[in-house]
Amino acid sequence: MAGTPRERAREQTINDIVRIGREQLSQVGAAALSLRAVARELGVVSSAVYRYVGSRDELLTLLVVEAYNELGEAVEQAVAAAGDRNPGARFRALCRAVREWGLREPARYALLFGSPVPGYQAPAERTTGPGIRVVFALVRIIDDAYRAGALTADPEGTGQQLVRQEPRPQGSAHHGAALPGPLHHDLAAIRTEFGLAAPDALVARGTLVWTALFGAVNFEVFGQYGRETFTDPGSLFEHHLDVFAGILGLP
Amino acid sequence: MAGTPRERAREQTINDIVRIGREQLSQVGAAALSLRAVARELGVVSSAVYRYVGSRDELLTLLVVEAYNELGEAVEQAVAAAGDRNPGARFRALCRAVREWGLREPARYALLFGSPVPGYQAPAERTTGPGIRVVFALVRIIDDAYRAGALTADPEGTGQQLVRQEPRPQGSAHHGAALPGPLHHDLAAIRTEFGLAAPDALVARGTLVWTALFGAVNFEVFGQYGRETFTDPGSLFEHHLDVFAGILGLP
DNA sequence: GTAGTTCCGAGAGCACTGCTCTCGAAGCGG
DNA sequence: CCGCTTCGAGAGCAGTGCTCTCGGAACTAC
Repeated sequence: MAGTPRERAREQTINDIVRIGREQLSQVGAAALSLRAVARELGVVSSAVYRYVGSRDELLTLLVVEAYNELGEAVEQAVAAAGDRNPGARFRALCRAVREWGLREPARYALLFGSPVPGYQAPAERTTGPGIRVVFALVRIIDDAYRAGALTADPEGTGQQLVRQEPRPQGSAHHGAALPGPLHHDLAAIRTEFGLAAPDALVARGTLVWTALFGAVNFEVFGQYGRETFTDPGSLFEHHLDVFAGILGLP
Repeated sequence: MAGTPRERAREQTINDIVRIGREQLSQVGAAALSLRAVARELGVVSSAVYRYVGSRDELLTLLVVEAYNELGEAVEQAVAAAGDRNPGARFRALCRAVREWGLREPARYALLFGSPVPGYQAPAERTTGPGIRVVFALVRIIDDAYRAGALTADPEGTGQQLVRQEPRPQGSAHHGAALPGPLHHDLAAIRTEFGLAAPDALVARGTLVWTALFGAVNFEVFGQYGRETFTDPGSLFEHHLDVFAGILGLP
């Protein structure tokens, strides 16, 4: 772990830079993150930090990766703490963890899920790995529940049919014929990539809940609801969770 | 309308500044919008534009208002073009208009619904008016459908009960007892403010669909889905629309 | 231990930004 | 025509990202 003293010192300095950058980010936001301010805080001249990070965008990338990992860790811990019996409880724990992290770290949340910083393109090869942890945890909850037969709704139905759940005669399983061709193709690719047993329609509804979850958290974190509209946004969120769970057929 | 020639010239210059700012915004994004660049494009020195806009943030506010109005107009036109018979068609037209405008104008969409520009706080008294047009149109579609008795789902049910729609004996109307107190209070305030006839649970699901819609559009516009995950995002969006409509009980 | 190499911080500098100030030249109303 | 307002130009200040050079320190090889 240690390497030469120089390498250790270098790593320590990079850690300091990232730490200061994280603090600056939390305080002034992503686009106002200044490498010179980081240098001042570090007690060093601005050109010195270029020995370590190369550019402002690279520091931003480091912070993106760190934030993704921290969010992913928070979500995974919350899901694990919910036990592995009740998939609905696991799902709700995931959603609440996302919301709470976003409200606790609005600037870093905005860095991940807000408008992309202009002129900055997150390098996919370094951010997709950490960035996938949340959706991966969500997909696993759903697929595990499906494998365990714990879903209350007919997973073969289309969304429309699921929501207006008419009882259908048993054995007349139709295999999601309502999904159009390209969507079916994409979903099949997702299923093989993640090794999913869940059928197309369930995966499609999973993506819906995924986007809807972040839509709800976005509105809260970015203040889109309006200043005084909801005195207790948590209650609204909990209500939304019930609907999300219903969409997925989670108990 | 005309006023003195000076006033007309002044108004014309402001219009030019906003137009150039809009072009810059579409090309380089919100945080990289430079007043000096606008001045260069206008063929004038930078200090001259300060005679008209006062600050960069004020130009940003003008662009926010303009973007809100343009989006609102696009949505209202799309809804009107869908006729007033089928509330489901009206709802789908609204959602598609939001998505298409966002994909057509990603930078301006990001200005409205992405992370807030650091150091810039949109003055509520000038932006909430135009900003409310989309959600107002959505609410009116839902409330009109409820008043017309066009909803297929039981609007009194909670989300959970709506989604797993068990047939209940007629006449046993329960009045959304599952909604917690503060949420009920907020929803009641919304209902009186907008003069809604729709019950709490329906309004709550309206806010869910509202946030979910923008969550889905956010993911597409901001590239959150991943580069090559969905070859035809429109198909996925249409599928999501079916589920949204089902949540609301729209046909 | 010394010589050579690598690393690192400081400083100057370039081009850019938002924004403020002054100054002189227009245009306008009385 | 005179006085006033408006406006554009220019200089300037403080800040930014980033590049370059230079001198000293630390490490490596002999």
